[in-house]
Amino acid sequence: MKVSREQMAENRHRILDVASRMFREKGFDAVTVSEVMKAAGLTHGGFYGHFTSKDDLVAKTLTHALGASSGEGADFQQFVEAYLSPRHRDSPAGGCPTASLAAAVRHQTPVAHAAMAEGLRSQIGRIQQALPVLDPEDSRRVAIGSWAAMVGAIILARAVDDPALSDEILEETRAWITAGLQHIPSS
Amino acid sequence: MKVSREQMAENRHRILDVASRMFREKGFDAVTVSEVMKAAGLTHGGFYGHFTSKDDLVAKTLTHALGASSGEGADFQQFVEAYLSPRHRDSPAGGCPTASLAAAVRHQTPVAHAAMAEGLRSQIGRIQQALPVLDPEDSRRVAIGSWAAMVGAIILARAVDDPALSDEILEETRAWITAGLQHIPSS
DNA sequence: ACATAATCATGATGAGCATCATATTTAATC
DNA sequence: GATTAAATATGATGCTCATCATGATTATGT
Repeated sequence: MKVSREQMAENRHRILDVASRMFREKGFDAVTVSEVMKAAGLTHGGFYGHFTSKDDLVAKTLTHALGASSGEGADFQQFVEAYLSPRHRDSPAGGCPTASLAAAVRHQTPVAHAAMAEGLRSQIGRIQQALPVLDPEDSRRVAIGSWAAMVGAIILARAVDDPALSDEILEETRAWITAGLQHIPSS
Repeated sequence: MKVSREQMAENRHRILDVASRMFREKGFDAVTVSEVMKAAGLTHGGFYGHFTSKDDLVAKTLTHALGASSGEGADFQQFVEAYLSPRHRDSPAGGCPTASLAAAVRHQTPVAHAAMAEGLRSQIGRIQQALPVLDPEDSRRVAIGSWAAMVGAIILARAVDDPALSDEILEETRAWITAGLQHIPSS
């Protein structure tokens, strides 16, 4: 079954989309190539027409997922609030790929590490844009520190079985970030 | 080959020790039961005399590793400095189990989640003790926020292939945490 | 329309791994 | 010291999965 050029591009795009969701939900290892292809409406055989290996899929998916930026243009405070919400914590499949996948990238190929670095640079830049801070030195520190805290908080909140503790991590981290902002010279 | 009661306890302890190191280094999935047993100086067969399954080992290892607390009694600033150092980033096998494993706990059993929750509670308490902050409400916020930032920073720093960016994440997060401390009523 | 070649489906293949079965050794107990 | 039962070793077993081989279908370019 040969399909049209654009149909193939569509298929490839759908594979990356479902892989992104599935990887975020279950992790790289727990998702099989067959599962991804089936979720994309195809069979496993065609996979190696699109990617050279599962590692290749992982790297391409990272670039794909980290490229679709979230929090673009939004107000920083609102971004933090949405990010550190129970809703986001409970929706890994549709949520931030960094929170779901960054830790696992450590065990992936060099190409995946490069994709992560590029995604991280973009994200830091986006946060800087959203910040009401003028001095670029200040804004970079705030952006990196806040981003590390946000990612860490979601990871911790998702790792525990105690809902009260999990909620508390989100709330306190949010308060902590907000408090830190109060003492920066802003625009 | 039956061994003495204490020899067996020693073996079990060694299994947990090496499993802790290996899991931190390579992740839960990439470490096999056989590898763990071999590293402990045993063969794979005896494994199920100590643990009921690999999942059981994972949960017991988490309790084991998170119980061996780090940063006990130290000054907070020094703790942050050591935690967010290139040395720690580059030593996952001997480093903080939370930074290495927390994200992966999400895909583990409920027992593992419970172990993570308990470990997290202890760690928050330890940081609170180390903080030069009197008001317990303030200290809890700072402890949780700082801990999320520290864990997140190490995870991000380990996920990228750009050494400059990786170093920068550590430094800026350290500066951000330190800056936040300046504006809290302290002892 | 025809020839070509690419896309995807079906069906191996082979390795890796958790777990189990059984045998061996020997500590514990009396 | 004889017996019992526990701890470990050796050696299956069976499943999952990434990857490959082959074939059917049909877009694409002439």
